[in-house]
Amino acid sequence: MGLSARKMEILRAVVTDYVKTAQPVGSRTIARRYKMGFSPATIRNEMADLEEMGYLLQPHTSAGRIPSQKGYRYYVDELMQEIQLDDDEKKRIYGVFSFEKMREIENIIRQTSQLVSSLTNYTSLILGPRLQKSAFKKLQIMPIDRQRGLLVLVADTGVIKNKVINLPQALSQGELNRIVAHLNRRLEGLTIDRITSRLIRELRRDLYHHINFLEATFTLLEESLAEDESRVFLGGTTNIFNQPEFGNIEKVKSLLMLFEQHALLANLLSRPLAGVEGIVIKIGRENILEEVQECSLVMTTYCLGKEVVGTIGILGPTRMEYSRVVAVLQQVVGQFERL
Amino acid sequence: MGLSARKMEILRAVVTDYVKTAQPVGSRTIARRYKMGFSPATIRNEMADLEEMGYLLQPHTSAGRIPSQKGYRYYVDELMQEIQLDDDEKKRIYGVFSFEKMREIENIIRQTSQLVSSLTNYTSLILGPRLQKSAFKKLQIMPIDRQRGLLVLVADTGVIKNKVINLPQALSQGELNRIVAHLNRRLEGLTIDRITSRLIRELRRDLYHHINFLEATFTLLEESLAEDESRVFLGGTTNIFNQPEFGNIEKVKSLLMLFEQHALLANLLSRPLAGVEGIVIKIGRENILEEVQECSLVMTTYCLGKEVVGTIGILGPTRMEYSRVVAVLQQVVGQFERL
DNA sequence: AATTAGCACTCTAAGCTCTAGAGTGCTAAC
DNA sequence: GTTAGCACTCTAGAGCTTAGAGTGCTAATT
Repeated sequence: MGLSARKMEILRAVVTDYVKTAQPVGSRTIARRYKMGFSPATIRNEMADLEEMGYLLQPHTSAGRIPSQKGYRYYVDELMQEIQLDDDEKKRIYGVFSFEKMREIENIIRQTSQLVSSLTNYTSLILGPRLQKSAFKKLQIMPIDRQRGLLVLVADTGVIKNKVINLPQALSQGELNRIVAHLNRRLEGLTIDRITSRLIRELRRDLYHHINFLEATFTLLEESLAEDESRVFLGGTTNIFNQPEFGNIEKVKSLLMLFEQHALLANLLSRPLAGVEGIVIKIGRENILEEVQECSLVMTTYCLGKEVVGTIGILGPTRMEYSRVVAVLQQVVGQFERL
Repeated sequence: MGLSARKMEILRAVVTDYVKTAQPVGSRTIARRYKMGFSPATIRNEMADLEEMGYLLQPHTSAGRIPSQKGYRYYVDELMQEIQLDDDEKKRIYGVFSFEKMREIENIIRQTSQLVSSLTNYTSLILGPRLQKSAFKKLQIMPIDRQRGLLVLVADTGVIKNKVINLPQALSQGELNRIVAHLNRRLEGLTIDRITSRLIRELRRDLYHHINFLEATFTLLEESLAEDESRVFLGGTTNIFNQPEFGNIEKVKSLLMLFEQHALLANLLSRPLAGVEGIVIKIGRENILEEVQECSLVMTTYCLGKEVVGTIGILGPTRMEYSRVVAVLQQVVGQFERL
């Protein structure tokens, strides 16, 4: 798959220019704007080759070229140059993460997704920590009134879940404490996904006369397992309106409707990252979902503690400022993980 | 402002037809479709009158008529007929609210907003209970680990707020309990908006050696006061895409961007309802915000307990199925308040 | 052999013109 | 007061035309 140095130059120029202008790039433009010392005719020949090899496309005979999906892929893999964010941008990132108030993981994620989308002008997708892989830390029940209590589940990743549950009237505070203590003893240190099956068998036996009341606890744990949807955080969803390729209302519609289907998004974000480290870029049809086949997704996992727990992704048109997006993502994840 | 019975009939027919078809309505159409026993010519004369009086508009000379804002207003005030939802729809409403699991107010609201938007095909806006007007019920602090605790605030409207706070290491469980007990004693029964000023003066004196730790508590209370944004719940935001008047991308964009500005929405929903009972309809420019001046908003307040605490609204194009929307809103609020 | 100038050719976007069709307003008859 | 009839108006859409951008090929140049 060796391209000549000149072809690389030209491919890079096409990508660069098309990303900037969203207009097909002609040979004259390249010769003029990227002063590579060849005449437009030479560049035309090269571009014809590149097209034949599948790296470029021509919307119609008398238009310039645009990168094909394969072209973007080659650009991303081989040609893209690392760029530095400028100081203002870095400061903005540091600023967000140095805020003292950031104690709640959900808040942090929300802020991060705002930050990422506003730095890139694309849409940010963040998958929060997976409760399933977090270790159980503590469970408590706080009485609210006669009939109800607040069940709080704390995981070692800092995730806190609550749920209002019904308490049987007959239950005394002492009994409640004993039950909670027992649960805590039995569950300590387990990861959440290893809990349910054990709970249901063993704990039921231990606490069989409180089963009714415990159902809600099981429910919370089970919900935590099926909670893929509630892990998805979006930022800058309206940024697509800034992209000329989404001038068409149908496309905007299908994307925005997708944004409401968190289960699908969770899948989109977690699938391609299984077992991979570092930044992953999925271009156009490389993505699973039909709705984003004109989009690219730049994403990476992040860790809290030692475990991989979630994903941060940036979704934009295939005509995306890949190098910039990668730089932003690296910086942000770096800071994020330091918390 | 007396319109002749015939003019009323015709105005009603124009509104009805335009709401259904989104096309300007001609005299022939009315004569045929609404068999009112007059020839098109007669209807034309009447329509010319109605136009002169400001109830109808003509997009251009050779098009039919469409209702003006004044026309809609008259329709809503005088002509609109009450309709019944069909049994399936009623069942759906009952179904949602009869669910046993609905213990958390936030959940209930979320479900309601889904329900309303899917029943109407418009966008639902719900303003959750105002914590400010709720009475304080209980405050508790649950230790999470050495440095952190979960502060839980329960209000009588069922609203529960939590916040992770830092606990001073030195603080013993006993001390913590005493502080919490003291706070509960002092705050009992007060509405939230009457707390802050008192707290800051009196409690600081009582508990002056724990001030550092209490700051976070004050912060939560203060945030509760400024929480207008977090009270807004939206459903069916992508429904605008179904409305032909939003075929224009700019309009969709400005509306969707508005949907992200919860503070503005909170204002939009609470302003017009101050001191009013029952259903309020704001048509087009009657609304405060520029972005919704081609929309109508049908809304009403709801109570939990005796107090008015929030608002449910339905936002659609001015060409809206007012009677249907009103029926849905009545049913839903009725069920909602029974909880 | 590689590069380039030149030129005919292709295709699109945008502006024009034209026309069918819908709907009106007016007049005169009922 | 109502209606039939008719000339008139306006739009949406189809078809045509053209300027401009960009190409691919050929032949000349380095």
